[in-house]
Amino acid sequence: MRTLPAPMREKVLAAADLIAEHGLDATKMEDIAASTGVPKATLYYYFEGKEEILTFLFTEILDEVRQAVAGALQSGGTAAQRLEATIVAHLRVFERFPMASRALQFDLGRAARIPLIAERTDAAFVNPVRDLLVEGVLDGSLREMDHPTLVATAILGAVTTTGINALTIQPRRQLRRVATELVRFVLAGVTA
Amino acid sequence: MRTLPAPMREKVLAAADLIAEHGLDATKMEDIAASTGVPKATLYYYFEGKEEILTFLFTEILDEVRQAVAGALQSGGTAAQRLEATIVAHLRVFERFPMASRALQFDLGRAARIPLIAERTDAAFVNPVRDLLVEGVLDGSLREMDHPTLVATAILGAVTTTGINALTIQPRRQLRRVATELVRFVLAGVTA
DNA sequence: ACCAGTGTAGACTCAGAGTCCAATCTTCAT
DNA sequence: ATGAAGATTGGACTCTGAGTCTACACTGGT
Repeated sequence: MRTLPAPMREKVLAAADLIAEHGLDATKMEDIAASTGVPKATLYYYFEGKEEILTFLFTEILDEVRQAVAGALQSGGTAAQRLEATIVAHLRVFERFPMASRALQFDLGRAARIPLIAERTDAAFVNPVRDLLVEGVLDGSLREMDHPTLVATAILGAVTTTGINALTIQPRRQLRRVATELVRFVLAGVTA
Repeated sequence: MRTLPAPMREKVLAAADLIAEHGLDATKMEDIAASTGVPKATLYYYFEGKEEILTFLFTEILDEVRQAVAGALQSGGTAAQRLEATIVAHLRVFERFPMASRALQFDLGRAARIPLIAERTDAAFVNPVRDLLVEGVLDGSLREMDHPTLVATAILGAVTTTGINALTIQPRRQLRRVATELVRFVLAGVTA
């Protein structure tokens, strides 16, 4: 993939809408060309193929997540409080990029097989949260866990599934309500 | 989709392995034909198209989930105890049908757009769990929640993401360990 | 002016989904 | 047994869409 000039980058990002609607495989290169205004030949000039366009979109959004999470991690307070901030930050990304998020969800399974994407997911969310869980044991705000990575994965699953459902598929719910309920679930579970 | 005779059903189920490996779109009808022993023309005689084969596989596995969950719900005890049984039952399905589960994960986003599948997912897991959460408030074993459906969705996300990761992608972990950690997370969260 | 990299049109190849149909086999009621 | 209805299949066919290729134009730097 060649480095995209800024205007091209913007245009290609708009392809997320199209892909979010039908998924990558049902989206024709010609459609992407038509809707973004970038000719097909030019798309192939910049990208190796269709899947690389998907990779580009996903790395962009995962970079947003990474930044948002990194910001939340520096927000001070106990590990528990930073975990809360992390979850809210993650949800905000869904809210800010609903179409790209839906696209991500649509081709999530495929994305998991693209090594670059799997790596970025870990870097953006799973690893920081795992570290935070470990840290929380030390500062006493979180309980001990046998497999922090597993729990971090579970949190990722809970946040993405709920977030995408609530915020992009049925976007009526307020971010705040979703966040509140979800944070309480992650922190305190469901036991009375 | 015509009703499949039993032997045909068995053969087509074997296609899950193929689809799990590369996803539906990268799997050729000819390959499905070759690997299952059912000729292409016959596949088109029974199914409208490739996606209907996916639908068939998913309804099969969701039916397993539905039965497993239904069984767990009848196991007696408090709502909290039955929730635990439900999660374990769900994980066992992943363990019993690893390939079909991976296929499901691969094309999960697409599956969510197939109305029949979305409906079955709700029927198999989300709705029963939501009801269980409500019930738990009544019997005092679970805390009150503003949006039980949202929490049920979060639990689904946590269980599927973790389950598929731990049991079918890196199948080294024992079901019991995964289940224990995950159940504790769902019930008690991560707070100290 | 010349060159290198950028950007584009449009024709082309090729794989694979889905269609069609004739031929054969099964089943089962009469 | 016989014929109708449906199941099953081989194999050729159509069509769509990904990706390739090439010629051409435009740009900025030297």
